[in-house]
Amino acid sequence: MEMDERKTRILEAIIRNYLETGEPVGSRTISRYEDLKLSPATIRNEMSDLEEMGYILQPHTSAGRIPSDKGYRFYVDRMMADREKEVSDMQEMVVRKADQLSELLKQVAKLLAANTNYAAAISSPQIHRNKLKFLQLSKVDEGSLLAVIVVEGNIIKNKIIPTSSEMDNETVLKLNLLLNTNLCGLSLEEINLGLITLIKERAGIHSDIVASAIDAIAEAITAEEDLEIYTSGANNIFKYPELADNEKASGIISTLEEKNQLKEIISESLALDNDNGHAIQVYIGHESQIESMKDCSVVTATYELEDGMRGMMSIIGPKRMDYEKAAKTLKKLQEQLDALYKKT
Amino acid sequence: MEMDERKTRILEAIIRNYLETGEPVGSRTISRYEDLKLSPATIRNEMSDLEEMGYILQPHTSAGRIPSDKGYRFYVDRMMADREKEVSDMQEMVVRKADQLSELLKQVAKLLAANTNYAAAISSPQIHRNKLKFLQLSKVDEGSLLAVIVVEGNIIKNKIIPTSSEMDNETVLKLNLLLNTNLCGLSLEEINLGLITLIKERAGIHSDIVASAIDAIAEAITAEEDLEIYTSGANNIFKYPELADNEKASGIISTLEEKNQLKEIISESLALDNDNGHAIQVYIGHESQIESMKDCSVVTATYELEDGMRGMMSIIGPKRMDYEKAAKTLKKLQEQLDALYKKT
DNA sequence: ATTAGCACTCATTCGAGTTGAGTGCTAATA
DNA sequence: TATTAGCACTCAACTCGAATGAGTGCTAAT
Repeated sequence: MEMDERKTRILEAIIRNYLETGEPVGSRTISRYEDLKLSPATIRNEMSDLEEMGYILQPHTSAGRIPSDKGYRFYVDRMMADREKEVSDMQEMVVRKADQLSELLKQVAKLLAANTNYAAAISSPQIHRNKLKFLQLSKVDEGSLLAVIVVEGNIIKNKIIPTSSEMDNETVLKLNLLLNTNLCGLSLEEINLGLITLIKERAGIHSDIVASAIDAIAEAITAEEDLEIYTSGANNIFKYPELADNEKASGIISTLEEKNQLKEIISESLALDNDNGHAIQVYIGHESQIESMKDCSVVTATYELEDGMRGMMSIIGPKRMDYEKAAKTLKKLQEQLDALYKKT
Repeated sequence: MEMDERKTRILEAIIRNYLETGEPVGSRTISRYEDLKLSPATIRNEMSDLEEMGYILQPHTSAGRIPSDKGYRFYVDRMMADREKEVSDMQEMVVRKADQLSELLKQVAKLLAANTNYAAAISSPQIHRNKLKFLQLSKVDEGSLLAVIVVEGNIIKNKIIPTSSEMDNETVLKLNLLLNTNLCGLSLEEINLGLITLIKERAGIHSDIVASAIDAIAEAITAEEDLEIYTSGANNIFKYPELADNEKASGIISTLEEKNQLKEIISESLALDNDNGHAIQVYIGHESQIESMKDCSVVTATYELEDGMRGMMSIIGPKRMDYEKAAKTLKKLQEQLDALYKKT
């Protein structure tokens, strides 16, 4: 069967209506739409077709129809393609620049949630191109050295390195010089085994410290593990009856709280984003691959702070969420974050 | 009216029973307890008294009785005073030492929640006595210095300080020496205005950098703002029907997610803890002063990592939670955390 | 002081009946 | 041939009353 103009309009009417009410919508309701002058019976025939094609479904006989995931997908794709939505009529959201990045992110999450009435999550930015910029070992007390590592983008990492033997200041100075001259400006790929062994040789009896320091550097540059995720507005899901029953709510809440699963979808979405600019992604139901999210939709967008520091923010709501508003809100904050750091 | 031995036993029986079942308990149920050989009628008379005294209440006529907050308080106080509970028969919980403190805390929160089936929260440790241990300025690039500050307990803070004029290495070295010799080993109180002006004088044209550095130190030592809270097992509250209805659940979830209110109770509890060793605190219903927690109880305990680093962990469950288990679980983890850092 | 007995209360459960929104099919219509 | 009116049918949701049973308070007997 083919999708024609009229079917499209009917499907869109069904979805629109369902987005508003959350109730299955019947043929009579649609026939009342002024612009398509059709009797309920005709609508019913079309609906029957649409159901067969998989765009809508009936919760049970003698109920109206609700959109299927495929139906939502159709709707969202059309809406997104429609035009580059202008983000003018939005309520003003002001992001204050905070001195702690984590504070800024928490603030953004809160704004997202408060403006949409859905749940929101935001990830800390991931560094993209990262080279070691600066390294410093300092003696903190008798048994330990402090390694401070600065990578491109002024990301700072600290690591305490225990020392077996007592060290004098001069040795520390020498090690600093050795490490800095050999490693500064290099990326992870460029610090290879040959280079490491060379440095260790030169360090003599202190090769173990060099090893620890290099470990710390590797950790700082990859920075895999410190993908932090901040959430807000989890309680908003209770506003949508179709998500508010205990089992579903429990699943969603725990997904938001134990962030591991979120990390996956975020990593994936970040990767995807490389291809197509800063587009907004929509995951409907099962598309997010997270079991507990099968009744939710997730709208995601990347943001970019300074060059190469890219993170993800997302809005999590029921499938019948206002996709347009979600997308607009994300875009708005994307712009704000952009402006915040680019201007300086 | 007076509380006598028999009333006490009946009250305890009522509460015990209610803790198990979550259902109002009637006179017949209690009369079946072997150890107090009384007919339902007698029990009823006593219950009537207990109700008048405010220890129990009836959800409605012709229902059994449930404990009031006062009743719970009575029970908890007796239980706590009973004896120093041994923590032997607990399931083993192993806390791995993690190199990131935040990882450790998340782990502990998870353990608390998983072992009790309640929600759990843990705060990052607050530094108690804190002196500056070590300070280091380093040139990161042309326009900025990196200040690394280590305070007692090896807490490390970083701060980028922008410099107006270009600086050579020697000046940085001098400033380092100046700051370290004058400030190391001092606490917040000891760094007074006199000292600061003295240092600024000696720094000459670089007094602005000294000012920034001292600001950073103050921030690091007080460290008020970075009281982080990690939660786990929020979804557990859905296991208790009396908390699982939308409104209540929503309130609790949002309290756990937006951590502000938790911070208050934690600060308070930390302060209280100064007086009476490492006792376990119980807040029943309204006692926690948090509106959304009025149907919950919160059991809290402090933990101590290294000297002076004290934080709070708490278990949040329904009023009819297994207080004994909660207390034991907290104690167990208290010991584990102790052992983890004291031993080294 | 305790208990047995009894009348009373009231939330909960169950099933039957009703309602109403919605469907699919068929035959009439444009 | 596409659309529509008409009609029988389905089924979730609601209402209502009866039955159930756990629990109470009171009174009189032990």
